[in-house]
Amino acid sequence: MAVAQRPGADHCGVAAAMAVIDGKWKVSVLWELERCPRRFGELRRLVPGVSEKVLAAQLRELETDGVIHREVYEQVPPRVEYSLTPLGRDLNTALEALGEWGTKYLLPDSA
Amino acid sequence: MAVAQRPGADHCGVAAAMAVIDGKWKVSVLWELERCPRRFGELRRLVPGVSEKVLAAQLRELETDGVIHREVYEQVPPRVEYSLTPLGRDLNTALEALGEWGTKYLLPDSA
DNA sequence: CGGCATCCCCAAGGATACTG
DNA sequence: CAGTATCCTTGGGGATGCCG
Repeated sequence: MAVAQRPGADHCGVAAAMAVIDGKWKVSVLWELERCPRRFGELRRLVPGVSEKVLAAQLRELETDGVIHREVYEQVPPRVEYSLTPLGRDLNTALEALGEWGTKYLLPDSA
Repeated sequence: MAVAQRPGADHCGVAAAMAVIDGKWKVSVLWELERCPRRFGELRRLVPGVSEKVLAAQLRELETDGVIHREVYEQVPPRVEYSLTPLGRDLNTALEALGEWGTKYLLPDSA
C-alpha cells in the first residue's frame, strides 16, 4: 500500500510489515507459496492478472526482504523455485489474523 | 496498498482487510484512535505529514468501511470527533499480529 | 474548526517485445 | 523457461485556496 513511516512511532512494526507486503500481488504470492514451493511460471498462472515484469519485481523484493527464497536449478530449460523462508511463514501466520478479520468483516451480519 | 482482488480465492479475507487499510495514513489513524477519540485537528497533528484533504478522505473511507465512527457536535466552532468502532478495535487487534512480526523483522539478529 | 474543490505530479503497475 | 527492456497509463496523494 504505501504506509506512512514514522521512525520511533510505536506502530513502526506495523509500518515495517506493511512495507514488506506493499505491492499489488505480494500477499497472493505469499499465499500461494504457503502450500508448497512454486516455479515462476506456476506463480504466473496461480496469480491471474499479474504481468511477468511485475511478478519478477515483486518476487525480487520479497526475496530482498527475506520472506521468500529463490532457488535456481542449473538446467536446460531453466528452473527456478520460490519458497517461503521461516520469516515468510511467520508473516503468513500474522496475515491470517488479518484474514480472519476480513472474513468476519465481509459477512453482511455476523453473529 | 492495493491488493489484487480475487473473489473466491481463499485469501479473500486478507484482501478485504488490506482494502480497508489501503491508504497511506489509515493505519496511523487507526493506531492513534486506539488510545482515545480524537478531533480532526488532533489527528492532523498526531499524524505528521498528512494533508487535510487526504486525512479527510481517508477518514471518510474508514467511516464507510465501518471501522471508525464520526460524531459531529453542533457547536461554534465546529467539533468533530472520531473514534474506533468495535469492528475497528478488532481490526487493530489483528494488526497487532502484523506489528509483532514487523518488530521481530526489524531486529538485525533476533534470538 | 473542519472540511471540500482544484490542479498537479510521480511512482507503481500494465502491455509488449526481446534474450540467455 | 525465466526472466529483462521499453514505453505508457493510472490514480493516490501533495499543495493550495475557498467555505459553512
